[in-house]
Amino acid sequence: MSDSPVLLPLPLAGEPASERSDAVRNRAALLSAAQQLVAENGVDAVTMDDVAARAGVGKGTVFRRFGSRAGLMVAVLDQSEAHWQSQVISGPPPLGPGAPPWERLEAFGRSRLETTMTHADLLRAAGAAGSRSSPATSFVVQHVHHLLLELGVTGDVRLLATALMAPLEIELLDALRTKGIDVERILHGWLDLARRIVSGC
Amino acid sequence: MSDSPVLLPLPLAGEPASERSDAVRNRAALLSAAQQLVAENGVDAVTMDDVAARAGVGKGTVFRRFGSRAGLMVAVLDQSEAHWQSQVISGPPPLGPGAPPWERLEAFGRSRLETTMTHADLLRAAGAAGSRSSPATSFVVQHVHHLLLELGVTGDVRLLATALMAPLEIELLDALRTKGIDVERILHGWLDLARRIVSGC
DNA sequence: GAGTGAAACGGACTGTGGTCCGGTTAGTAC
DNA sequence: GTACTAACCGGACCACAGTCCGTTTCACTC
Repeated sequence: MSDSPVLLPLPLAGEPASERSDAVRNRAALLSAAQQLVAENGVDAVTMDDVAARAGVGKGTVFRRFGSRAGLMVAVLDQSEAHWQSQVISGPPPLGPGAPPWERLEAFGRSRLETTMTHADLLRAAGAAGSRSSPATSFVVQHVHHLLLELGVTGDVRLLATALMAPLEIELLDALRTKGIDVERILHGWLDLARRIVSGC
Repeated sequence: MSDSPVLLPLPLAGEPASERSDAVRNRAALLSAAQQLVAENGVDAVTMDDVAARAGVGKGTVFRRFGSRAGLMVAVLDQSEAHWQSQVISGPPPLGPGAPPWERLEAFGRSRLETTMTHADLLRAAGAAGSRSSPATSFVVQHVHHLLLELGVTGDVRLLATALMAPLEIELLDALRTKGIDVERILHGWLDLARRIVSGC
């Protein structure tokens, strides 16, 4: 787990800053504290009291900012995945732009699988909140949607994109790995699925 | 939620009864109590203390039998789905045997989607334990695997079956419905996915 | 720079999932 | 019927997520 500095939420110039300065400061302190504790002790050992204490704020503040433990983990996760997202958006091909869409899709699936395995603990702790409303998942579906369109896929492409990424969620990967299916086989299966979706129209 | 009598775990004749009689009695009492409480107050309002009290046993017994709250919910769920499974195995076509495999697959997807929505609360409470090791999910994948083979699908059919059912998991359905996508559209999307998998080889 | 209201703060408190271990009981052997 | 043991039972106990409300701080106005 990288211990990179907290990325502040880049206040859109022109809009009224909706958050008070102490609130902004505390959010950053909490996120940083959470990152440190996760890196030091592992996700499961991090309690909300720990995070509050490390950040030097009260427990209530943690919950006001992040809503729940899962919400805090989503925030940590988004920070961790920011670099990966930038690789997809503007990194070198085939993951980044420049390669033919099918190659990009292949690279994307492989890379997403790796990223998910890397952040497995965090994703499990983020739970449903992680799959649902996190910016991370929106980004993934959005990108696959885009690639499928480039590949000429027709129909309800948004749903197809969602369905294509569903088998790479951590819960399913855990279930498959428990049954002794290794990552290589999962990747091959995913590529086959992608091929069928793309060639089906 | 039906309040049907608890289905006992049918002790395989010949094998040594691995559970003591009081343990068997308590398991049935707990399962029955859990069913009642879920039916009366909804899943979220049921606590482990409630279940223990209603069954007339100590709290420790609940955890020894079911491991965790999620484990208990899985057990309740399996009871609820027993009837549905029997419909698939030996009910009338097209869900049951007798219809051509593609029609069975269509009916299966539709029925599975309905069942998942019906038991949504229970599935969420069962959580990862519900998706992972539950007999219910094994059954689903096993059946789809069988139908895909009948349809002449080649390749890693077990993984394809898993991937095909992944978009019908409750977490994903919740996410899609939150975005305003209705069940009808989800079903159409799923049928399209199934068609692509089947016609892809 | 004093006043003011809204927002944020903090930490004691509550509810619940999960654990632990001394006491009890079912099943078996004789 | 008695003795023995392994499994089971129960409920006090603990840890931690999440809530609540009196107190403090910020930002804005005059």
